[in-house]
Amino acid sequence: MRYSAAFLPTLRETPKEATTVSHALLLRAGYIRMVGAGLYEFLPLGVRVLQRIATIIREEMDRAGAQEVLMPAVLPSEYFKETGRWDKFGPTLFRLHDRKHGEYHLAPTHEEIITDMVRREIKSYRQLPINLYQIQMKYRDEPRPRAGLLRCREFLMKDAYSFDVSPEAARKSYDAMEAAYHRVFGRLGLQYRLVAADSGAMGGSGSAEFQVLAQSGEDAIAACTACDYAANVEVATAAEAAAASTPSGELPAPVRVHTPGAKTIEQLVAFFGDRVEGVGADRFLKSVVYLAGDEQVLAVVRGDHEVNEIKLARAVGADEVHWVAEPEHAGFLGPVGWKDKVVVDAAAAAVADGITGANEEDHHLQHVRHGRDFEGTVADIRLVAKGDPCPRCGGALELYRGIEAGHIFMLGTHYTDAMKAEFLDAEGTSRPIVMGCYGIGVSRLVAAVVEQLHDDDGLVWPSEVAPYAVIVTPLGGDEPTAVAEDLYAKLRERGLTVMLDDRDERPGVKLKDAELLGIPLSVRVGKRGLKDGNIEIKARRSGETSFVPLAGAVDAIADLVAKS
RNA sequence: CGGGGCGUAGCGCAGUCUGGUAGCGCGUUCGGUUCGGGACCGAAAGGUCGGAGGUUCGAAUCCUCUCGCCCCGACCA
Repeated sequence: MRYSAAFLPTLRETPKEATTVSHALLLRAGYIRMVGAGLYEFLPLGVRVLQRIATIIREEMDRAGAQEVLMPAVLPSEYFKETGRWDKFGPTLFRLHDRKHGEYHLAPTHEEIITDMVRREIKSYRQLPINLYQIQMKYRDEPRPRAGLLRCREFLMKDAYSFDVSPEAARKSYDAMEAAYHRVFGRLGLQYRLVAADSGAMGGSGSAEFQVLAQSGEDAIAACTACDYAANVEVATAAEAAAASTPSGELPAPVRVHTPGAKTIEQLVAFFGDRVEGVGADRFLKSVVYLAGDEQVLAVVRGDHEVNEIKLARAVGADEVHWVAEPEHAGFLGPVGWKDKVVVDAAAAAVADGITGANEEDHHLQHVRHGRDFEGTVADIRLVAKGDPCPRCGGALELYRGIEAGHIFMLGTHYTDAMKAEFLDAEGTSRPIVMGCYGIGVSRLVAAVVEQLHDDDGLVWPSEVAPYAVIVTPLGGDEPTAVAEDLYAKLRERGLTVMLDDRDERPGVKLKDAELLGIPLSVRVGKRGLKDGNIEIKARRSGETSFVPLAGAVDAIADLVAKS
């Protein structure tokens, strides 16, 4: 590509709506433009990157035995109604009508459609297993699109669906996809963790996320520093801590203590610090009020812990719980004498001599213990914290932020039961097909790669996804221009993707743009080098510069591209 | 949906409080000088001041409504 003819509008300054690195750089380097909240145009370079990532995914899906299909993005409502998701998706679903007033929606995901496709064609166990995937735009009217390509309302997704005769067979399909995903993320050069996750509204029996580690990520991940345990904090657990700070001797009866204005754990630790030797946040029983449906629940965790609402919901058998912002006596709440349901975190239940709110303004109770002074269901309802012992090996957990770039689910017969997708087994019995589904956010991956790999000068593409392998920059003068033209032609003959910066710009401008674009190899042709018969090659990522003789330049460059 | 911020030229911003000829930098166009790290001189083009209504002799500026974007939260495969 000749830069002079490219539709490649770069920006010197960052548009103010961009506050995330990937968003800012992709805008500045002319890869994407915004059309509306969560709606983006991919300009030529953006498309090239998107397609290269899609190609990697395609290759790995095909290698794993999946077959590519393409389903419509505009769907009649009947399929989602069949599984109840027409209502369940709520406002996230983009709904529309056709000219005959028929009800439609834009596809947020395709479990129903593919299940319908499969149930129409698959009748026998002889036709299974099968794994079908597509790469296509998905539509979700997100409550809050954010950070450019990281959370869009229209985004490119690879979604695969496996169909098997049994849970055991489905497990094999799931494992094959997991392996394929590892290859994809490995080829993209990403730092990522495979983490246990909440299967959420997808339904099904288990799931794991491929989380690309990045500060701008929306998800919090707990990962062991010693073994490979990793989980979304939504579901992460810690090994049972040893019963904390058990004092010797008999526990005295609870004492009511006047604690004026001391509402937070921090204030309480300061308040009791003078009175109780060695008191820390882990001696307090923090009580938080939640609503589970109509029922009020008091969640009790240790002062140094936080409530995990997903775990709490599970513990009380609710779909979700809602935090009650301003209950009576906020700051002085406690489980002793509490009339509604109480759920106590296991770590809080192990506190032998605790301090908690007295349910009375400006008062707390000292010397409180679960089982003696109050009752309540004991369950794991807390968020894991940095340094907690790993549930698998006891090593220390570390917290990371991550971008969910892939998610694999064992769906079981959730959809095939609802939609009666059945096959005849060898005995002639009709049985539901066992499903799995596997997603990769392709456009999100573009942003994820940038989040992980960039520098102050701009984008830095790994060679596997770079829009061009090489950019050739003549630095002014007739001879360098002629040499650059010649190199451009010869490198292209070699089958390399090459950009030639043939613009009538000053060297500084061209070199800055080459860096902003993130093309892995920059070939500079200038009088200075040609004087000694050399051209200069600079690696974008390492910054390493080498001079090579013009005579062998094409081979040298092709070599470097092949090795990268 | 709750809280906060912002809409003025392609991009970044000033001007709004205190109403009175719509500005600056970058970019763009033309001419010239330059040419290995975002050059310099000169000239020029480019704006329904997000939109609608109102107040006023007069509105980017004041009032009302509305739309959009960003951030935090809620929410969310």
